Amino acid sequence: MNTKNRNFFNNPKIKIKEKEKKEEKKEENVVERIKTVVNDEKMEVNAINSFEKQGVAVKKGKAAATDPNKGQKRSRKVISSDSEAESEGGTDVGIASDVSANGKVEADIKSTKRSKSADNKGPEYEGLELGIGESILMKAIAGATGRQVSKVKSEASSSSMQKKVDKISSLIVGSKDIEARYIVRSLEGKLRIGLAEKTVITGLGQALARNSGTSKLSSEEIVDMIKEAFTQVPNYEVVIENIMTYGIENLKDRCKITPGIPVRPMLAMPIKSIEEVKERIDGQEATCEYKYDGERIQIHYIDGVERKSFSRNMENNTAKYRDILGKVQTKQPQVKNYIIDAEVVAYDYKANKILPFQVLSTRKRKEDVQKEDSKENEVDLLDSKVPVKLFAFDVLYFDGKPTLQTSLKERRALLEREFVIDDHFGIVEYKNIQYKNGNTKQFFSNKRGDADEECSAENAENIVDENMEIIEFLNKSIGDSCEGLMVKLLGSEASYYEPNKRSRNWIKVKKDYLAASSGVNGSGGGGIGDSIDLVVLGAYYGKGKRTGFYGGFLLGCYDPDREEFQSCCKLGTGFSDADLDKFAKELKPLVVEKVPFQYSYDVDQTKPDVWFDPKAVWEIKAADLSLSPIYKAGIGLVSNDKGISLRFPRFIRERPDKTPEQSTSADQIAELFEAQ
DNA sequence: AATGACTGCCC
DNA sequence: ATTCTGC
DNA sequence: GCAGAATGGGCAGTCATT
Repeated sequence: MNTKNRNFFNNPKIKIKEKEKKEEKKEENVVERIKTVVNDEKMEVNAINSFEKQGVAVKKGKAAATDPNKGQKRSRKVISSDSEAESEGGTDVGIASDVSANGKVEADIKSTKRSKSADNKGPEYEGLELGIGESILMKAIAGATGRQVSKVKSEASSSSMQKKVDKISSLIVGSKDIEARYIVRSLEGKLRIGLAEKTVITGLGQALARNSGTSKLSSEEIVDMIKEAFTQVPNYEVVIENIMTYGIENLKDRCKITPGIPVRPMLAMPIKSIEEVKERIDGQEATCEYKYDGERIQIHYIDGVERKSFSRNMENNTAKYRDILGKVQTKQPQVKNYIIDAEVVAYDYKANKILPFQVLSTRKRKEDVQKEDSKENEVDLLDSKVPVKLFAFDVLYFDGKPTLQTSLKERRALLEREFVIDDHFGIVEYKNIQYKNGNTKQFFSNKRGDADEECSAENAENIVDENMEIIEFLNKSIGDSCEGLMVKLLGSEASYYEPNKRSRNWIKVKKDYLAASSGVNGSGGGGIGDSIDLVVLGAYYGKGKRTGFYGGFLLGCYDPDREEFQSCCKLGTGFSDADLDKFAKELKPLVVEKVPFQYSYDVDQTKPDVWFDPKAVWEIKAADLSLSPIYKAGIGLVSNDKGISLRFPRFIRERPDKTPEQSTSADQIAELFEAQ
């Protein structure tokens, strides 16, 4: 952990200077490089092979040649290394030699991990993982530089772990100064050059625009076409192949939404106040849907034969949910294909209750090893493991036809009309609304007897707060174990399902986004509507654009009974650049050599790079509290051996008015947890 | 067989 | 996940 | 407003070590 950061504070603070130089050159390089890449048809090999001077390499994250899809989301590029500037401690490795066999090295690394699964099938949308993370990289770097950890074990390269380290070491050793940095970052999956997937697609489009001189289409049009194709078939190889084979003009017909291939899911934008809802949807017909606290799941039914599901990031998670996928039924049995978008939640079928996300996440992810008695196995999954329930909210494809370009109103109607609603499969709870004459007018919801009719004019006049409908529904959703609401337009083209294009056309309203003053208060219980105040116990050195600053902090609460500070969470977001700059300076005098004796924390998993005297108090906001295996806050109060931590903690502001002893107490944290 | 470090992927 | 920032 | 890059808790799975 110290290897990489030893230059902290000594670092001339360099940073994003690269970008200045990029400008024109960036586009140029992207285009040039991608041309090469396309021609080579071996992007992933190029990725590593071309860590040369002016290269833009398209690196396929952790998946290599055999899995075109997996790399998409992790696709990274490298830009001109001669504009390089930043320094980052130990990862700067300068050595020399050639880089020729890199592609093979990567393949080898992969096989050390996957040698078990004999049948290496083609490019399914399955994951192939390298299993290389920070730790392995550190070791490799250490090995390559000889700076540290010279574990000269005699039986060194016998284990698969050590093989990985060795491969990477040799990769790094066999690279030139600058190259090493990008090899490391590449394996990290982050190149940090202000240039990622979207830019690659744009570059790809521009490259093709230049190459296919015959086309009358403008560069922008071509880029748009490729973007469109890519959202529906998120796979570089397939898109490129189709362009090369059938021409850009036919791309639309060749690369279209297909059951079996995941679609980039439409995402939502967070808002900060209820008022923003009105700004977005003013006057238009809209709907509020429960936002369930589960896992996004895209369900595919393929040719009447196969069922698959994909996660939000298009990982194939069929094995994890095979049991519940089998429960999805269309009313018309002859329907052979569909794709629906849903949330899967852990569900207590006896109590008819939605269970917390933490329960869902304990579900097994891989297929049971039992082969026989598939039926019994299915029952087992539902009964003895973590039972789940589906809440559908959209349909992207049905019975041979895409439904992307129909209104949400139609898509929802299709869901309600064509799918069997039962214990295991439901439609999300919703309420349709419309702002009218300054007020929200309720149309109807899908809850029985709730209000299947429009508000009368008289009722509308009775609405004091124009956002009341939404606020009430928001509170209701939270009372029903949900995170909040999704607000979407119902009619018009603006309600089309646009995978990734106008990607944030949906609004998510979570209770904890809203300032405490907004009048949304927990009658339904749950959540920390307000924030809590914690003491800054320590800090971690920042990486990347936070090199030279603290990148994260260890926070804790005070337990007056035990007279100790108990770790509660790490904190790494919510700071402006100015904040970080300020804290780096302000907290420096508080640094102490040794851990203050009254600190309670997990030595292994939570130890900061520097410790502080307990002095600074910060206001933190979070979505939930969780029982933690590693944090100590309120330990013994709720559980004997587990403390309490925070879900999605973020910095709000300093509380110079509070002393550490006045921070939120362990008792209070336990209370908040119990109140959920 | 149990434990622990590490990784990837959910949120 | 949340948040901030340059464009 | 987008895209990118910082950063969070916590789980199962994998592999090494004991």
